[in-house]
Amino acid sequence: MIINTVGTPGATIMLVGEAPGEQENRTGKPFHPGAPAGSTLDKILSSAGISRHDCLITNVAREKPPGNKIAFYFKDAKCTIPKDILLKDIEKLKEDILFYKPNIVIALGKIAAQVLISNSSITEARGYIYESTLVPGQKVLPTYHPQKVNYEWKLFFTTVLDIRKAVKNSTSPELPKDDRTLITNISKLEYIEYLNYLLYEHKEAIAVDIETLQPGSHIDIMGIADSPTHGVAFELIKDRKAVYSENKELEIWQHLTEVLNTKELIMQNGSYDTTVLYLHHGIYCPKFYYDTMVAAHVCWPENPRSLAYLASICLNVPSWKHTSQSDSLLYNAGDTTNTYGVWKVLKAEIEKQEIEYIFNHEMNQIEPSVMLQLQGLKVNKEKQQSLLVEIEEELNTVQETLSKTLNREVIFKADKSKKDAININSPQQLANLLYIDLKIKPQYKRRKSVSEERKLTTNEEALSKLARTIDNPIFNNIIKVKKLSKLKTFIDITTSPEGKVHTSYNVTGATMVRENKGFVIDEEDSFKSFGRWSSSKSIILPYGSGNLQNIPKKARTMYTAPEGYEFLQADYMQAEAVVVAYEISDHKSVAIFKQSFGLPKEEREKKGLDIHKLTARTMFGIPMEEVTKEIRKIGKVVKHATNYNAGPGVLAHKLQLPLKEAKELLKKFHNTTPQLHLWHKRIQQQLQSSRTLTNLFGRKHRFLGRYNDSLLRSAYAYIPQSTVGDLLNLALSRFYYKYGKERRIILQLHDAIYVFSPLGKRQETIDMLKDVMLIELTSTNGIKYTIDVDFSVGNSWGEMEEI
DNA sequence: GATTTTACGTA
DNA sequence: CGTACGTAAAATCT
Repeated sequence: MIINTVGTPGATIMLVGEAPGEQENRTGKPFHPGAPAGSTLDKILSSAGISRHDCLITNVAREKPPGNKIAFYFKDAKCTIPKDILLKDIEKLKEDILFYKPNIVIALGKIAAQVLISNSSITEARGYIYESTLVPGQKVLPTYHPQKVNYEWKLFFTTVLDIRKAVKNSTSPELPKDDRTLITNISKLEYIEYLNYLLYEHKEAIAVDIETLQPGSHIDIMGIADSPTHGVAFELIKDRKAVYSENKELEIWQHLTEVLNTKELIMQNGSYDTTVLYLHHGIYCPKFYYDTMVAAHVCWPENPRSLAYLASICLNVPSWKHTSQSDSLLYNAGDTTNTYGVWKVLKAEIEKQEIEYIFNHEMNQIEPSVMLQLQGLKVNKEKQQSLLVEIEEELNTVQETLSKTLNREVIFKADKSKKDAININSPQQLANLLYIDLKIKPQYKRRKSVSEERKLTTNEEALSKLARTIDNPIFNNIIKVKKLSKLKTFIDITTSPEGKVHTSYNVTGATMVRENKGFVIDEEDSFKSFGRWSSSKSIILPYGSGNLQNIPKKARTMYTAPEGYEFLQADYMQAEAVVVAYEISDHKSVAIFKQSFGLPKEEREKKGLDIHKLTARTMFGIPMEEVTKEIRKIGKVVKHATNYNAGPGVLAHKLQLPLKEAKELLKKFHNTTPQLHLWHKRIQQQLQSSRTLTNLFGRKHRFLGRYNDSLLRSAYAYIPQSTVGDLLNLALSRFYYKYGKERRIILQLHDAIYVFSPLGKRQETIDMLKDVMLIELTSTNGIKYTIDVDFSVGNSWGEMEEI
C-alpha cells in the first residue's frame, strides 16, 4: 500500500519520517497513533505544546520495505545512496514540500536527515536549523526518530526541546538571522588594541577558549568573546609553526596574561583550558567564575554537556562544529561567542532552579582538581620493577601448569605467530576451549531482562561457578591468569620524565573530551554523573594508566611517600550506610552510629558497636555474643545488598548460597527492617510526581529514563551516593583553600582524601582534616548528624593501617 | 584503522 | 535484574 502525505493543508510544520511500518501499511496513515512510533510521536508533540493536527505528516519512503528493513531502499549499507525506486518517492517528497510550502520541515531520524540535508548523523546535526539540500531555501530541523526515542527514553527530553525550537521557527519560512560577528583575520597590532579595550573599557565578563595541538597540548588559537554576538579568534601557531617571532609572541602573551588575570571568565570545560594555561604559560585565571559545563551539569545532569549540545538547546545559531578542521579560526570564534550565549541562558536556569549553591560548590572544586592533575604522583621504580618480576614469575608457573594439563601451548596475549596456541585472555578462544573442546556445560551471562539474547561468557563469575561444581584445577588457574594479567596492566605503565603518573579528575563526572587524530574533541554520548568526581587519563600529561580511582591494592604499593612524609588517609566511615539509616529512620542503626562517633577502633569493638553485627543480630533474633564471624559476614553482605535493592541472585552469588536461602535471608531482613521498603516507596512517589530527587546538599537530579526497575534502582542509589560525593568534595575543597599551603592533597577516592603528612606531624594533619571533614548534615526529615571519619597511615598507598 | 564488545579494577 | 566510574585487549566492522 502506498502511504501519502496526510495532515492539515496550510500547516506550517511538516514531519518527515523514514518509511511506513506494519500498522501504517494497514491503515494508510503515516505514524499511525496506535503504532509504537506514532504513539511516541504524539507524546513528544504534546510535550512540545502542539499536536499532529498542527502538522503535515509524511515519510521518505511511501511503501513498507520488506521485513521493515529500510536498507532495502539503498545501494550501500550506510543508507546514503538511494535505489531508483526510492528516488521516485524522494521526488514526491520534494513535490509535496513545494506544494504545501511548510515554514519548517522536521526530519525525524537519519534517513530523513540524509535525504533532506545530506547529513545522516543525527547526534551531530540534531537541534540546528539547515537549508535543505533537496529543496533549496527550505528550512529543515533534524531530530531523533520517535522509534529511537522509544528504545532510548532519555532522548525524549532532547527531542521535545528540538520540536519546541522548530515550533518557534515555524512562524516564517526565512532562515534565522545570525547576528554574530566572528573576527578571524585580526593583525597583531589590532589584537593588542582589542586586549587593551577589554582590559580598560569592557566591563562585563569575557568568554575564553583555547584550541590546542596534540601531542603536548600547545595553544595554536586563542579565542575571546566579549558578548554572545562578538568573538575574536587569534592564531599563534599555523601549520605547526609559530606565526610570530619570539619577542612578538611574548608581547602578546603579556597582554593576554593581564586580561586573563583581571577579567571575570566564562569557559566551557575551563578545567582543561586553565590547566594548559597554567602548565605552559604560568597563567592562573583567578576570576574564572563561570563554567558552562559545570552549569549544565548542575542544571541537567542527565543530559549531554558538550558545547554543540548546549548551543543546540539554548541558542538559535547555525551549526558550526563541523568546521573544526576546515576553518579552525571561525570554529573557535563560534565556540567563544556561543559559550557566552549559553552561559547567559544557563545563568538564568541556575537562578530559576535555585541551585546557585551547588554551582559555586562545583566551581570551587575546579582549582583543587587542576592542582591534583598537574601535581601527579611519583612511582617507586624499584618497587614497580620487583612487582613486575613477581607477576611474571607467577604467570610463568601457571602457564606451564596449564600447558601441561591442556597438552597445548598456552599464551596470555594475542600473538599471530603462534597459531595453534590458545590465548587465555581471549574470551572467544577460551569459550571454544571450555565449551566445545572440553565439552563443559556452557555458562551464560546474566541478562538484564529475559528478552535479551543468551550470550556465552567466560567471565570470573562463570569460571568460579565451574570451579565450585567441577573438580578440576583448570578453572582456578584460568582465573589466576586473568587476575595477574589485569594486575599487570596497572603496574606495567609509562611514567613522565619526572617518574610520575597523572590523572584528570573530572568534577562533572563522566569524561567530556577525548583525543582523536591529534585533535581534542567533545565526547558526545557520555553524560551521566551523580555528583562524584571521575578520574581518567590526562590528555595534557598522559602518563600512567589514567584512572587513579581503580588501582588495585597490590599495585598501590608502588606509590610510596617522599622522604620525610607518610601517606595519611581520611575516610568517611560507613558513609552511605549512615545516610540511609537517617533517611529511613532506622533507630537501631542510628544509635550505633551515634554511640560509636569519635571512638577509636578498639573502643568500638569493646562496646560491640558494630553495624553488621547489629544487622545479623536483628535478622536472626540472637544475642550479641552469639554473632560469630560467619554470621556477621552475612549481616554485612545483606545490609549492603539491601541498601541498593539487590535481588536474591546477587546475594546468593556473594554469599555462595543456594538461591532459596538467599531469598529467605532477604525476607528476614525486610521483616526486621521494614523502614527500607517504606523509603523506597517514598522515592517511587517522588519520582512519579516530579521525576526529581534532591540530595542533602540540594543537588537535583531528574530521572528521565523509562520508568522501570532499572530507573528505580538508580534512584535508590542517588541520595546516599551523591550526598557522600558532595560531602567529600566540599571537605576536599575546604582543605585545599584552608590548608593547601601546608599540606599536599594526593588523591580523591569518592569517600576518602589522601594527603602527605610530614613525619612527626601526624596529629596536626589529622586535626586539619577533622576540621574540614566533620560537616553537619540534615536528613530529609530534619535530623542533624555528622558522619565520622577514620584515619590510616602508611609508607605506601598500598600498605596503610588504621590508627 | 576505527569502533564495539567483553571483562574487570575501584568506591 | 546493586549503582557509579574508566581502561585494556580482543573482536568486529569498514
